[in-house]
Amino acid sequence: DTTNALDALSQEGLSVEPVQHEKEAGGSGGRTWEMVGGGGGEKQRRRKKGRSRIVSLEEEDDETEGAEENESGGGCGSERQREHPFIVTVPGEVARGKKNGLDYLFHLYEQCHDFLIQVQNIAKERGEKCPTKVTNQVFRFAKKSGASYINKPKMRHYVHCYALHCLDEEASNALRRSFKERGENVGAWRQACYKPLVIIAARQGWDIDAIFNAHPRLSIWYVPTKIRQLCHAERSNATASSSVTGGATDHLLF
Amino acid sequence: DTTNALDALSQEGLSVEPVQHEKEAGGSGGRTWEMVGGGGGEKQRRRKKGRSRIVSLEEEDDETEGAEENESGGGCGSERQREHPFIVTVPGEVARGKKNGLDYLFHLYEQCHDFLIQVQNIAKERGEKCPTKVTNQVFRFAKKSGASYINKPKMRHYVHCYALHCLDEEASNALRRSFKERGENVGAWRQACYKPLVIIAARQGWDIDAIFNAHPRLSIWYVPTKIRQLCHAERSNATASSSVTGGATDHLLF
DNA sequence: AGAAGGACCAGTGGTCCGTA
DNA sequence: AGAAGGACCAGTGGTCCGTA
Repeated sequence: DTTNALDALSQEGLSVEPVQHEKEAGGSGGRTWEMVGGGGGEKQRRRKKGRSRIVSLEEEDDETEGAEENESGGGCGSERQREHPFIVTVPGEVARGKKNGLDYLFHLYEQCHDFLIQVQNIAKERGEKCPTKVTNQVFRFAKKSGASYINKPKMRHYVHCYALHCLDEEASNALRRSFKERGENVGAWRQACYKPLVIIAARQGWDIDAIFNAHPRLSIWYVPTKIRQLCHAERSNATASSSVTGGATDHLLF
Repeated sequence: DTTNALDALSQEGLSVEPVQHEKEAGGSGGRTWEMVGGGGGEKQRRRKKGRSRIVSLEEEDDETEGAEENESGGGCGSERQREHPFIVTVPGEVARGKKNGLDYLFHLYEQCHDFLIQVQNIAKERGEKCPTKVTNQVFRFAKKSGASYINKPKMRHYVHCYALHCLDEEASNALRRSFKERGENVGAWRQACYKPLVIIAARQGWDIDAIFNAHPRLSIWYVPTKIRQLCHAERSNATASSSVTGGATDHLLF
């Protein structure tokens, strides 16, 4: 499988941010990213969790710009960790700087699939109820397995983007190229993933649940509420239009 | 369909029981079934809910033994209503007295199926998530539709009995005849339904979920925890036995 | 401002146990 | 005692919003 190869696409290391509970501590109140490890003697910093550094399963690191602060155990140990934010990358592109690319995003969905299969195997062995979808139980298992970078809000947020990637990789790739070229941010790209999905649904009788269920990798994900609503609204719109105009003027509601 | 014909199998009317909140009110403290409508002047009776009399969809009543107390609107209106308890009946038999038979029990499962289909149709129309099982939502819908005699604990309690009825009606009928003949109560019959189900599962690779899902009427019901556990325990037992004895001494764990 | 994710909340599956 | 079902509870799907 492709697990290890794709893991190399993630920027190594979690983002490291100081936790400040006193608003006035930093003076400017803005981002204090660069203060970590060298900062002054602010009080009120607290360690919230033990540091866990588990993003990459391999140790290769050809992206050693600057001193990755969280590599050295130094500093006062008071940082809160998050994954690097996503940026729009084209297929095969590795994100530079403290960013993660979209190949890595999609790879997280594959990892969840693997965790689901493990949970299913355990359930079968024990004669317990066997989940067919990525449930809370699976997210809990992933976390317990060390994949602390996987969480439910993130995965749910981008499900429809992954759906487009699964259902029409060409269209998905084209969208990525276009949005990267125009310098759009991840949020704009994410929004733009809805429209092609709705068009796919239109072609297949508007049954987005059937479309998800028919795809082996997509079937384990709950259909996001928003894409379901868009399909429904667009179908109503299409039906109304076609009943008046004979179907010539259908226009997406976006 | 058979809805109306089968409804006639239910004993008409709900059980009517006085609600006593003061333990000492009745003197004997026992059942006060016959006191309704003619009772003395006990205080502390309270109406808990409006009376709803909706068990039968037809009005035919060829079982008019005694005066059905809850037919007349008389009395002080302080009764709490329940369905008549089930008794073991043979196929086609109508329960006598204030009892309901097993054909009626199984018919409730078919009614739930109908309610599920209605809920599904509404969900599809609205573009909402569409349940594939009899969920809380379906029970709520049934109640709202006037089927107050359908409730979750009851339906869940007898699911495995219905499963046997669906999967091997001959075996189910034979069991009913045997338990009626021996004068066993419903609880004993219910317990006895587990064993033939486990034997069916054994024949089909122990996958009780697959067995439920493969059957069109059964697939809408969650597999009861207990039958899942029995299948698992029995499979482990069978595997252990066969690995030692070559499979000649398998014996059910009941 | 754009974005990651802890944590909350309404409604679920499951069934106990107060009731008669 | 045998049995029906109101009502509770732990853990769910869903996503908001406090955080940086």
